[in-house]
Amino acid sequence: MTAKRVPSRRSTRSVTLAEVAAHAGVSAQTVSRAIRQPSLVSEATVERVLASIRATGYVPNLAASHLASNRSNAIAVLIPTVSASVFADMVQGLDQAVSPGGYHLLIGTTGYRLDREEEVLRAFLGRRPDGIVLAGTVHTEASRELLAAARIPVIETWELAQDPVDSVVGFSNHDAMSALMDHVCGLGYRRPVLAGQFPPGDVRALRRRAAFEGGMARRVPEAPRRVFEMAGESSSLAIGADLFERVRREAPDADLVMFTSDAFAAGAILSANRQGVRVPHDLGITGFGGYDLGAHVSPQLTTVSVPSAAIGERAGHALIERIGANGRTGEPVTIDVGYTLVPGESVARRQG
Amino acid sequence: MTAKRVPSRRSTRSVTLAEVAAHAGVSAQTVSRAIRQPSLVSEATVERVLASIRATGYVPNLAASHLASNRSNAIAVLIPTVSASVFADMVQGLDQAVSPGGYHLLIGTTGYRLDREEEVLRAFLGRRPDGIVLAGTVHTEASRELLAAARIPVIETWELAQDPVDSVVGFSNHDAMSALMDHVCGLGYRRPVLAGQFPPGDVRALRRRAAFEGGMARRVPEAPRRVFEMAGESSSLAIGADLFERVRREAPDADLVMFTSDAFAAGAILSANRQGVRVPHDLGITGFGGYDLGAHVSPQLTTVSVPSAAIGERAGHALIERIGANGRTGEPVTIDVGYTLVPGESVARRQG
DNA sequence: TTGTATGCGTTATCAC
DNA sequence: GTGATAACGCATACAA
Repeated sequence: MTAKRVPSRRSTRSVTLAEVAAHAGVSAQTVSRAIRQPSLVSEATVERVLASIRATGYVPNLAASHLASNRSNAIAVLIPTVSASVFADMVQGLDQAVSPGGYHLLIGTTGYRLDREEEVLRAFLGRRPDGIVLAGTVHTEASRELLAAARIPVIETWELAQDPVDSVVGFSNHDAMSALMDHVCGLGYRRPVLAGQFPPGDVRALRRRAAFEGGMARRVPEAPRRVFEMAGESSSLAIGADLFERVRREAPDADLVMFTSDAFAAGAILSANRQGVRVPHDLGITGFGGYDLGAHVSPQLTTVSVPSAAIGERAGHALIERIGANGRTGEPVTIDVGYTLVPGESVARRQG
Repeated sequence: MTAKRVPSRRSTRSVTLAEVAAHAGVSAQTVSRAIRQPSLVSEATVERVLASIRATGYVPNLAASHLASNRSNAIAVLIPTVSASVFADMVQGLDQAVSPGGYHLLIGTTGYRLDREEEVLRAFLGRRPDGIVLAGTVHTEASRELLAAARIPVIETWELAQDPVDSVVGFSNHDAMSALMDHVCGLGYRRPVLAGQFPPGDVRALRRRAAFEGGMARRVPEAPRRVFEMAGESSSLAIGADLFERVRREAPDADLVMFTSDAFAAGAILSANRQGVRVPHDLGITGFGGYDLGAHVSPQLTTVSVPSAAIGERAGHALIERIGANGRTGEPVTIDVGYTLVPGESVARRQG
């Protein structure tokens, strides 16, 4: 005869499958089946089990489920910050895509640092997510090894990759920036400067800068390639205003300020409005990204728009496809979501 | 003699503690200890174990750890949407507060719907998070029961609660709105209207509306209490612009539009600028929340500012304190983060 | 300081 | 259609 076990400190003391089973007068296995594959259980039994679940207040322990089934139903998302609207929108799109499938989002922030990404990645892999979404296509060597060893679907985003880990949902930052340069050069701008933030881990911003410098070298080889950078973590609008101020002071001959993000550019436009600087008459402004605000400021911002939420959504669907079901898994994909040139009033045709 | 076991399909085929132990020539226990309590293991052994961990590429399975230790090191966060900057900022603050402690964030969105909150809550509780952060202090009855049964720390945010589930980090939306009304009424405004979105699940917005209506009844009892509402999910700036348009058309005698969020108000100001409506001369505008943009538009927005990121940070710290360590857990707390009246140029003294 | 036995709550597998 | 049993990978408790 077994002694009645004293509940150990280890136990959660929360309702378990076994208790539901006892309540319903069936085996634990039947309860499990009634929950996840009701078609395999008689209707009457399902009814009884569901009633017992309600009566006992049972909430399945997914950690145990995960351990036994080797599926976590979790998707890890690593982004630089939640506070930048582009990433927030991406997460929102991702959530909408995967939550109907029962997946939960595990979110980690890297602060635009690849070493932080590696650290967070290592920790998150401990949870054995069914898939991972990363912002960016450049990672530390160790990160790539971790991803390879994890043998789970990985979606890299916000860029295209020549050597993807697995799947990619992004666009060419270089081409988008080049398209914008084509546009403004076509309007007659000849002395543009670039302004933004370029932390070493923000490869996407660095790509845009490379496109700027390459484009300048090709189109206006005689002009200096001037890049204004600002460190710090104040608000994007304030940074944009500060950068604009600096450009006006330190590069008075510039005819155009190309910002690496719409938030900076919008901050510059708003600041110009307050200070009586006429855009585009005195100085042209462009942005990058398609932040909502750009369409509402006066003058309307000229920019290239990128579908942030769609990146999340498509990454989510690609991931679910890739994770697959009953043994069939999808193939790696590369999805180019493209970009859209958005001509605005913040630049205008220049007289040669 | 035991037959060598064939790796079943159940296995992750990833490196386990046992394999590291075999590699290092110690028991699994020693490996576990070397990782989490190195002080209890001899230095030489720790070295050897760490080397084996690197050599094998071991990544601890946290689901197993969770199951065995009854700690998930996960914190569940339920917010209406990630796309609203206030919630994004809160999540960012929360992440910064809890990630140093090794906690991971599980994020779910409710779309301002209490029934969705209940649904997501039920699913998330299956992961046995060590703590939960909720936006709002009003929940379905079932949600409250689930929370009570889970017996884990819960932090409700963005409001104060007369009957909190556990702990609270918020402020009084009612008082904040009233303070704003005091301010504008003191300036001489007598025919204000309220404009915003009021989904049934957005109790915070409803509180602000109640404060508006109560304040009107008290201060200008003779004036009609007009509230303009707009459904739909377009961008906040666009909604603000539309609402502003409607107010001008349908309430031409109004002297002030009080928006329920800064994003709406900023959209209205930007729209007014485009259309040549003079703010505050033709019509005053106020916001709510302290969205960065309000300080950058012209005229600067009059609003009450709320510390979004600080709500997340303080909720995170309160949660960690409340979860406790080695047997000692903190007490429930109620933290009022307050609000700050931000006088701007979007309202001005009226001649009686 | 290190090792052994056992349980955590669920699902895969196989038997009935 | 239902049940019994053995994993899943780790940490707690206790023994050595």
